[in-house]
Amino acid sequence: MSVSSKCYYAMRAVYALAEHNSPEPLKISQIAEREMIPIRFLEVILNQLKGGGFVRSKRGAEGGYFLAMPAEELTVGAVMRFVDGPIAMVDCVSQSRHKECEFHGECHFFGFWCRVRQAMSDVVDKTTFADLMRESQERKKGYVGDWSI
Amino acid sequence: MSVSSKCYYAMRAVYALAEHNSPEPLKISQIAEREMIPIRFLEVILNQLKGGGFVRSKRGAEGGYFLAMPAEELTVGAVMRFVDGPIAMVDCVSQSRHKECEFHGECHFFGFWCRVRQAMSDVVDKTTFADLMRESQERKKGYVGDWSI
DNA sequence: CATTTTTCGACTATGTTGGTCAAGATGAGT
DNA sequence: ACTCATCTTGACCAACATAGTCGAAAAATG
Repeated sequence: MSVSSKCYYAMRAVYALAEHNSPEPLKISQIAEREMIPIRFLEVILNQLKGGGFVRSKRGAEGGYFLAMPAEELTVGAVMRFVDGPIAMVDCVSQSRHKECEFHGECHFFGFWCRVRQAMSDVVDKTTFADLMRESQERKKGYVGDWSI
Repeated sequence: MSVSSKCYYAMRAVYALAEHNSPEPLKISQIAEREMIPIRFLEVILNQLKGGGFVRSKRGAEGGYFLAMPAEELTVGAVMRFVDGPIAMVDCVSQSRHKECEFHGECHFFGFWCRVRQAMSDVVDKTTFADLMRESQERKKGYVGDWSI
């Protein structure tokens, strides 16, 4: 059930770009250092994210990466889905890769899988990178969010 | 993010045993046929489930498997965790395999991961196999559960 | 004893993960 | 025009996980 390293690296890279938020691009090497990501692997990942339209790049000296859209409009779920594939645990309840299983309509677990999918989607598709940044700010100020039980 | 075939097979096998609910055991071959599971693979899976205390077995002619506990007391999450490991997407928020990450207390994603974990746990750890059976009954009678949107 | 059924460990083929590496293209400054 | 920093691209690789299969043994029933 776990998220791949690659996906978590991608999320952290996007977070770093969201936090940077400046007209000058952020270099791969800087992202790698800040977020503790193997630099050679990060090259691959950022290139993939670029292909997905999540980030833009500038080549050459003084080049680097920017976020391709405002952090308020980019959900964590979008990045996760792009890198790791569907969020759903089984294809029959996935929106992005829907495929009926062999128990057409007779499946004992269909309702269960739907509820799991909905619960996950309710979190990942409603959390933007701007939300994460705000959370981090509040945590620094000593505020404890409502997720803590 | 998906569940392994093995895990889904295990869940279906347990469901079949829960549904059988009789003093006579259910044979591997019968479970395999009903739930469309490769029989040789199912042998391995049931043996593993037995090791986890989920099912009991009787050997020899007229042997087979029973559920080791009432279906009302067995949650789907327990089986999933046993077969596929922690439900949580990252170890730092997993109860069963907790391990701090390298960003001790400075992690931008900690709150996020917690919310995801809680959302998933709220479904899988609160759904028992008895619940699934009841759902299936109601679906047969044309009743549409509250999971359907 | 013969048959049915579980039990157990070894085996294997294929795919995924988590990277690394080398060479090239591009752009900014001198 | 040259140089240097930086992104770009595709190939490559080792280790591990997945999804099973197989054969032989042990136990219970009749």
